[in-house]
Amino acid sequence: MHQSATIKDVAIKAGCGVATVSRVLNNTGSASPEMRKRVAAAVKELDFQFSEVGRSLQSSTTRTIGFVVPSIANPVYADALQGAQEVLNLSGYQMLLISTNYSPENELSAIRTLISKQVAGIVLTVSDAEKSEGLSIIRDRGLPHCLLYNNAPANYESWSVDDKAAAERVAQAFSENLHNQTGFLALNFNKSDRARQRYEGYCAGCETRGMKKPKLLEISENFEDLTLKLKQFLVENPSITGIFASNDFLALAIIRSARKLALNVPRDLSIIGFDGIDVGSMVEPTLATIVTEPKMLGAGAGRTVLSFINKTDVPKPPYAHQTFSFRAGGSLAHLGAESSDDGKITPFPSSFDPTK
Amino acid sequence: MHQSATIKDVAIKAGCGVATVSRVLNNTGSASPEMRKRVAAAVKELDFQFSEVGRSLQSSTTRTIGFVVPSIANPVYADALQGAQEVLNLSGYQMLLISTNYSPENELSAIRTLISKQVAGIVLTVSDAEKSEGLSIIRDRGLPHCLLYNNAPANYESWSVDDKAAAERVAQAFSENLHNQTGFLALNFNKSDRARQRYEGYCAGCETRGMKKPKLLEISENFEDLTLKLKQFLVENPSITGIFASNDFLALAIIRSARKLALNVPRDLSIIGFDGIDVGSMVEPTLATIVTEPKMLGAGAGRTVLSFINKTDVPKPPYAHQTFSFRAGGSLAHLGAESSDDGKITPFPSSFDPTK
DNA sequence: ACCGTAATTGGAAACGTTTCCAATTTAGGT
DNA sequence: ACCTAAATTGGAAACGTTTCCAATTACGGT
Repeated sequence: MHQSATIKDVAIKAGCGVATVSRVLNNTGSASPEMRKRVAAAVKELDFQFSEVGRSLQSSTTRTIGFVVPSIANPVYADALQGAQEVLNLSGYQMLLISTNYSPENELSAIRTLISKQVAGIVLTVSDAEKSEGLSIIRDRGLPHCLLYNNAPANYESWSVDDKAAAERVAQAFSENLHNQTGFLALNFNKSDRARQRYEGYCAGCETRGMKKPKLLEISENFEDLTLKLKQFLVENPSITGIFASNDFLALAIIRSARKLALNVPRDLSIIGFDGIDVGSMVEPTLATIVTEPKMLGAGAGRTVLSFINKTDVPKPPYAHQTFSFRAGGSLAHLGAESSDDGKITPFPSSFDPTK
Repeated sequence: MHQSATIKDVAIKAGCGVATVSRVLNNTGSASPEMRKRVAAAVKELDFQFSEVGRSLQSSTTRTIGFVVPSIANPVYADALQGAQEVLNLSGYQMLLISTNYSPENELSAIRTLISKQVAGIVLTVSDAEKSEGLSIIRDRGLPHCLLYNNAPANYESWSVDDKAAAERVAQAFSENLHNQTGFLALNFNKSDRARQRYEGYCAGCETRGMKKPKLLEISENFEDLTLKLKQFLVENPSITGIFASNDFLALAIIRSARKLALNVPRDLSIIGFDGIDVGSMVEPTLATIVTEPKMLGAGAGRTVLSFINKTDVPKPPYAHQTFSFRAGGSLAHLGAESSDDGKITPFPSSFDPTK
């Protein structure tokens, strides 16, 4: 349990000045072969490593990117982080991660913390990109940054699913299968602008296609009373034939609840989810859903921030309609005709590989 | 886009020395009300925030804990990280996160990076705790640390599932339901000591209960050829009635493959998983599995490191047999008798709440 | 008014780097 | 041998803090 050796210790052991050690180790400036050898020996003997803290103070920059996300446990963000992580690793950057637990109040303090830790850039998901105070602080400081899963206000970079367009696509899917009255299921709405965007887009899509305005089914944190809620919901709105769940977990949960109510999915009730998690295609019936690529988005946001830092070309996010795709599944029934699954699968546009 | 103000700027604007600003802002030492007011005004005007880098250099410690995990995308680790995150937040610590992408070679460099960034402690999952070089470096430096999801070598702290005991419990479940010849399904084995521990424990459990030695079904990264592999496996081992999958995703995937082979789960083939992910109880049939509490483990590991740092009492991890529980499910059939689901559910021992 | 004590304040050193600059050494060319 | 230019080296300042310590100021009691 020894204290870490400093460059001074190395200098003493190698019998030279600290400046020389620094030059040798960083390969900047010249040094005699003899000197290099002595320094190398000292480093080895002391198991010396630079202190990034000292370095950062001097260079006033850290090789660290800050990340602010609502939750790490949500696989959408977890996957995005993994994608970003892989990109950062290649450039020798590390990830300083803060989860706000979906509480907007934590955003600002998270951002302040990251700033005081002098991160070189920030990737963040905020609850409301239009009026986020933290976001404008970042902007004011001129800190390299990129939004993730927030539709970007003007002049902001963002890698995100186009929630509205995706929700419209869901409306299209219901419409093509002759559904008319559907519901929209969301975990408390106010938490994020994403659920709201999806609802908006979904309503717009339904209207465009001459469907009835979707009924909103909002539930709270725990799924416990979901079955009861669903029952009430269907009693109050008996004409509903399908439900758009704002994420795949909700979709699976609602399918379970339907099953408990002795409803057959999709015969009695069709379900479409959102996110495209893998298990969706492992269950029976398979889940019709919007497929997204969280890893790609996270990697893209990471690359964007790095490009700001290195002043290289900023990568272009995919076009809105390329940020998602619809995956058909057994949970969506065709009304009228009896074939409920036409097996049609829209492949995800694979033109993007943001890891390189 | 202005450079960050420093304590010096504040001192100038407030018309005092830097020492005074430091004292006022940290509430250490005395200061006149008048002075406090001036400093506060200057801070506000300049939007001043301390640079953690300067602070860390002076105090030679950061309020940052390093985390090394195989993958962020794996929900087990994601959940653990979320749990740890919540604990750290309460203590004002941040999380510096590195994912090794399951490659043991990355472990050492990750650890070195964290050390050079001067983290105050490290939580880590290594591929082989017994002979990890990085781990001994940490130990040598006397850096506060705690293992996560590694069974601890002597004198190491660790929060982990007792893989062996859990796997034995699976053997018990199969045995109680009169299965005799079963299989063990793993994603490439050599990746982690966890899969190996489970296999070992499972073999031991089967032997104890007089079952035949389980057959190993090992698959590679992508699940693509899983159905074919399963078919071959069952042809070669026709007496197999059940498969223990080393994680729930594999379990769901193998169920899907079985379905593709026109096998009924659980009638023709019983499946037990590992991890206890939520969706396991949303699918039909529900997945019999070992339930673990990744969030609790992550939080515990975080608390352990914090307690080392603060020199407070080190929290005790749960006893081995309390690190998991068995959850009955429809995917496990009782052979012989016809009732395939006795509805028995072993609740998770809830005595641990490491968040507080 | 005066003294002693307590409160308030600022200068300066230290933390571990990098880098400028000047000083010293080396080598090369006559 | 000597001069010049190039290579090598180390001292010191700077980055933004905290904290020790000494100096100054205020206050209370006589």
